[in-house]
Amino acid sequence: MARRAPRHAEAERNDQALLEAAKKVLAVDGAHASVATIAARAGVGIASLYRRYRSKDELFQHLCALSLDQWIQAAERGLRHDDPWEGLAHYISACIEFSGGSLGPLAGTIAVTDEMAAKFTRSDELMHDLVARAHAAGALRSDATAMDISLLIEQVGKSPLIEQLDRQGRTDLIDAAHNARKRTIAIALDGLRSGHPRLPGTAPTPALLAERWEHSPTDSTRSPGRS
Amino acid sequence: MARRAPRHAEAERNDQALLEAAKKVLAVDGAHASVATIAARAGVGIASLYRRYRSKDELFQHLCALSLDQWIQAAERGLRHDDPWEGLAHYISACIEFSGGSLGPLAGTIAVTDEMAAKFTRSDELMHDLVARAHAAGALRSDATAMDISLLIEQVGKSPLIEQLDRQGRTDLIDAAHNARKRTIAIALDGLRSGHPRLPGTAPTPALLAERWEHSPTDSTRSPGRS
DNA sequence: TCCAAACGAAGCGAATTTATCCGTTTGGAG
DNA sequence: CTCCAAACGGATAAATTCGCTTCGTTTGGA
Repeated sequence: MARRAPRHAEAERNDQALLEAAKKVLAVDGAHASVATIAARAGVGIASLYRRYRSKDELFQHLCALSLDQWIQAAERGLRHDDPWEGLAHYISACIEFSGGSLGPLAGTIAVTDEMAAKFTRSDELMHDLVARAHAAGALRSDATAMDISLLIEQVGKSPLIEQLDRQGRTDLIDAAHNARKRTIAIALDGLRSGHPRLPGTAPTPALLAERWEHSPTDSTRSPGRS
Repeated sequence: MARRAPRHAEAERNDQALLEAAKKVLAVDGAHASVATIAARAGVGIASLYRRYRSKDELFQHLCALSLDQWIQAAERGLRHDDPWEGLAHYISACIEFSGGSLGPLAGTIAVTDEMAAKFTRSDELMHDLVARAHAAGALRSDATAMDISLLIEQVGKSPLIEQLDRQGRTDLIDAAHNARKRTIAIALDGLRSGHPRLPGTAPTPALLAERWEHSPTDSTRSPGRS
């Protein structure tokens, strides 16, 4: 292209930095994270954010789509494992560690785009396969459903301790906190294996996770390319 | 008492309502819960809040002290159990369910009063006894420390799903969400029993939980009675 | 050398937040 | 029944924070 990209490379780098910063700030500040904080953390001006996304919501929607891609990838990788249990265990660990509880706080605050809905469906299907395989192999306790596991992932993904240390900038303790959470994950995984007494209550219905994203379903299906 | 309490009963009721509302709103809105929201939820005017607490922080400090009392009570009740494991399990369940993750978000945002520090120490001691007893009985896996359990309680106490449903007023789904969390707790408890492979990494140090409350240690040791 | 594309940050109006002030209600003593 | 201090609730002041726009400056390839 002839005269079309004087500082294109910098723009690309900034876009990447923005997404990473948004994820981090969202995890730390929750749903009320401000665009100023995000831009500052990315080391760019606020205008650079609004040049790529028409609004704060659109940035968050794009971020959700990217995170859903990661979930899908993790599930696919899990399914490629020979050992059904190892595949599921790695999927759970991966989801907890990379999502960092970023998307939970967003639920109900942004509209669900068609793109997000499609990816959510796909992710859900893959995960059900993963769970079914572990059930069939007898590795996963038979009374634990995919919903139980989804909730567990979300529950452990959002770590109050790590978020607070992040907020206070205690970088010296963050490694220790991550190590501690790895142990919590290991405990939960051990609890998911076969050979335990029956779980209490009834299995949670899928509606619990599906309905929480319900919002005002506006259109918004724009891809976040440049203007 | 002669002429000293025209509407004393109502004041007492309001005080109770305020504390309950503050706990709920804190769990739902996080550390940036506003006094207006709290007063509205309690069904009282803002002035009634400031008549009993000189500031928002003082209300939160009082709330922390009360929650610590609950933790202490739960530990004492656990220690009275004949079965060491049952005692520990009930303690964990109770802490998760009544605290509702209210205090986590406060960590680092309010000053620690002497009263809070003393109760924290007491609670810590009791919990160590509880864990030591379960270890001695061989019911609790030997590589799980009191710190692991404290972190697990905090981790599961703060439930993103329940908080969001609360925020959206989906009272129809809240029961289902609580049932689902009970199952998560059961999974974690199963993972804490003896007979599992060794936990990864090294045991987390007590500093992780202690230092997070560090703040500007002002004085503030006033009891929240009337003016 | 040139200039469009991309940049950072000050600034704007709207919306919140903490805390105070003040007119009104209330319930028991006399 | 009368009275009045204690307790009430909500309007409001003052300061902050928010999402977003506007604008003057920098940059790098043709």
